[in-house]
Amino acid sequence: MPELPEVETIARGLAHAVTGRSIASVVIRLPKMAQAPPGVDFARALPGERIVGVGRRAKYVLVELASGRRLVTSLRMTGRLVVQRPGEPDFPGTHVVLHFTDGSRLSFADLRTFGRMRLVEPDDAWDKSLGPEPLSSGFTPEAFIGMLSGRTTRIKALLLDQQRIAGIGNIYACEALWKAGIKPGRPAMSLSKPAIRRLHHAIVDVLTRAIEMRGTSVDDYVDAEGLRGGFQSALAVYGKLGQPCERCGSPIVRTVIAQRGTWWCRTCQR
DNA sequence: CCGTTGCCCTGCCAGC
DNA sequence: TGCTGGCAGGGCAACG
Repeated sequence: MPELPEVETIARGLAHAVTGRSIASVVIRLPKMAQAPPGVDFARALPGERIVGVGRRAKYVLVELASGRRLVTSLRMTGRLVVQRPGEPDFPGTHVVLHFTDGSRLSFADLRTFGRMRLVEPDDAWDKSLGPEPLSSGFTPEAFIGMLSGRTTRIKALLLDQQRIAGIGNIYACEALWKAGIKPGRPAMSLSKPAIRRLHHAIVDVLTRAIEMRGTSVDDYVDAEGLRGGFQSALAVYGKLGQPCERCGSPIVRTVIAQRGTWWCRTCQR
């Protein structure tokens, strides 16, 4: 499911593929997929716009337009952004299509229709409720210690809270907690400072390595070029129920925290 | 403000 | 073989 490393990989691929193209027309087949702020007509606002770059914030793909506006896309679980050549048949489950002046197009497809695309004005603080990027200089061990202090919520739930840290999803929360040797159900405020520092390091390490390997493909995730990620071979706990922990040999267990499946080692995560 | 729960969706798969 | 129920999960609304 696209988390920070997958969205980063998708955005890099798209940047290569669509930067410089101009939008000729927009087709919206499922209106709820193309949300816009009130008063903005999504399909009518885009023709004439030129794409000047593609970036990422948290788990959102940002298509930057020459006017300063941007298309903010949340892929949720099954959303895909696919660049298609002229005449190529529609990708299955396509709900929004940006047609470019050169005949190619960018299709927003989503089997489960959870994804959303929004057109955002230059001055719109659309990401004001998102926490810091975990790979930015603002995410320091000290900042992380402050984030956890006094918080009774379980540490894994906090890692998934986008208002605290933006971009971590279920896979990398499980992996970072395993690497740091921390039990996912512990109240955030119960972690010692050395443990928080270990977790901080683990988050940065896991995300960085996952980006290097172009993300994790557990089910059907593929990047903008249709390629699978490589980090699934480096997973230590996610989805590995009953398999021996590679650190201590105990079987990996699965519990539920914050309505999410949680894989961890009862022996070496404390 | 804080923390938790439920809902949106469809494909897949275990179990009967 | 065919059905059913549970699971997958990001983001948002609602609630106490």
